[in-house]
Amino acid sequence: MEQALGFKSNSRIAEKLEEVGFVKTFTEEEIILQEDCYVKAIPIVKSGSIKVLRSDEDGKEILLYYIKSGESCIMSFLGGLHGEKSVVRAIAEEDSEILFVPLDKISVLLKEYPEWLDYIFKLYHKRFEELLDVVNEVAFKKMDERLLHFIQNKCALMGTKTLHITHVQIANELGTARVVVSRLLKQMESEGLLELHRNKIILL
Amino acid sequence: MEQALGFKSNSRIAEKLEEVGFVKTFTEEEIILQEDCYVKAIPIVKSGSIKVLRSDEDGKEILLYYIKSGESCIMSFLGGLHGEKSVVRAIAEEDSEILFVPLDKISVLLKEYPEWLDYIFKLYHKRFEELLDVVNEVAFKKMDERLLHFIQNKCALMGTKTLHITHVQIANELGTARVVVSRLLKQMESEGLLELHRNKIILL
DNA sequence: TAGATGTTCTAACAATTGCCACATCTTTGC
DNA sequence: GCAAAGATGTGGCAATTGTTAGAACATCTA
Repeated sequence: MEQALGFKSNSRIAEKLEEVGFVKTFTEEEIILQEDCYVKAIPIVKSGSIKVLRSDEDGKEILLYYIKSGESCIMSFLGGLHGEKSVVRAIAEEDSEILFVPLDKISVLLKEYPEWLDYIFKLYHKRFEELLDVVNEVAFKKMDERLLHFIQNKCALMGTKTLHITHVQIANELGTARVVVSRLLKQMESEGLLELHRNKIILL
Repeated sequence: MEQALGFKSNSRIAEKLEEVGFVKTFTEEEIILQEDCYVKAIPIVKSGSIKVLRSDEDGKEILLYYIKSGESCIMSFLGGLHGEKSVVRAIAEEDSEILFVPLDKISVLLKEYPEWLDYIFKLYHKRFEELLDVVNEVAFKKMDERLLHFIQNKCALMGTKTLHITHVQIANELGTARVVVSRLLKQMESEGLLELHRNKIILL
C-alpha cells in the first residue's frame, strides 16, 4: 500500500491517510466526480483506474489522462484547496477502490509530513506533461494517429491486447463522431494493424 | 514588488528572492527558455510578459499561455526540481525583466517560508486551467473562433485594441498556416469585427 | 417469435482546413 | 532609385473530418 500510494520512504503517511479518510468502491463506467461539483475530499486510487475527461458546452468530451493505482486526482487537489468547482469529469475505467481524504485533513497532514509535498509535486508535473501531450495530439495529429494511440494506450493501461469497447465509446473519448471511428478502424484493419469484432478490438 | 510577486502578506520572501537571484532583461521576441534545455534557475517575471509555447516535431508551434508580471514559469519550477529538461519554449512577449532564482536556493526558501507554497499551488492550478482551455479550443473550436479569441486575449494582455503583429506570427502561435489566418481575418474584417492594416490589427 | 435496441458498415455530401501559386504592395538595404 | 525581402490578398484544389441516412446484423426482452 505504501508503494501504491507512492510513499516509499514513509508508510506512516499512508496509514494516516487511511485513518482519516474513507474508502468507496466504484464499478466500471461509474461516475466518481461530476463537472461543476464542489470538491470536498481528495480521491486517491487504491485499486483499479480512473479516466479524467474534459467536456465542452455542447456535450462533446475528450479524454485527458488516466489515474492509476496509487495516484491522486491532482486537479481536485488544488481545486479543492481553494474551494473551487471541478472543471473535469472523473469516471471509473475499471472496477476501482478509491480512498477519499477530507479536505480539512489534507492541509494538516501536509504540515505534519512535508515529504508528501514531493509526491504531490511529482504527480502534478506528470499530469502537466500528459496534458501537454493531449494538446500536441489534438493540435497537430490527424484522427487516425490519435485513434491508434488511444487504442495502444488503453491496451497498455489494461495490460491486454483485447479491448471490450464500442465505436461509440471511442468516439466520445476522442471527441469525434462514431462514423469517423468506424471508418478509420476499418481502414486500420485492412492494413493489418488490428482485428475488429462486435464490442471487441484486438490489437495485433 | 511584493504585490507583483504575489506575496501580499510577507514581503521578506520577495526580498530574499531578489537577494539570491539575478535579474536579466529581454527584448520583445527574445528566447528565454529553449525546448530540451535543462533548467537551472526558476524565472519570475518582474515586468513585461512571457509567452509559453509547445512545439511539435515538425516545427509547428502552439501558444499555451502567457506569464504575466509577478508570475513564475511553473513548468520550469517542477521540471527543474526533478532535473528534467524543459518541454516548452518561453519567449518574451514584450520587453521584460526576469528574476532568475537558482534551483538549489528554491528548496531552502520553500522550507523557510511555507507561505510561498500556497502561492505556488495557486499558480499551478491557474496554469492547469489555462491548459485545459487550450485543449478545449483546439479540440472543439473552429479556427475562426480560435483566431478571434487569440486576438481578444492578446489585446487584453497588452491593454490595447491595436496589435502590432503579422499574419505569419499569428499563424505560428495558433499552429496553422498563414493563408488560413489571412483568409479568416479578411472575413472578420468584412463582418466589421476588426480593421486590418500592414503589421497592425485593430479590434473594434 | 416479434419487436426494440444497440452495433457496425457503407455511401454520399458538406464544411473546414491545408497547400500551392501568383499578384500586389510596402519596407529595407545598398 | 533599384533590387530584395517581407506582408498581404486571392483563387483553386485536395485531404480530412463532420454529418446524414440507410441497411445489415446481433442481442435482449416481452
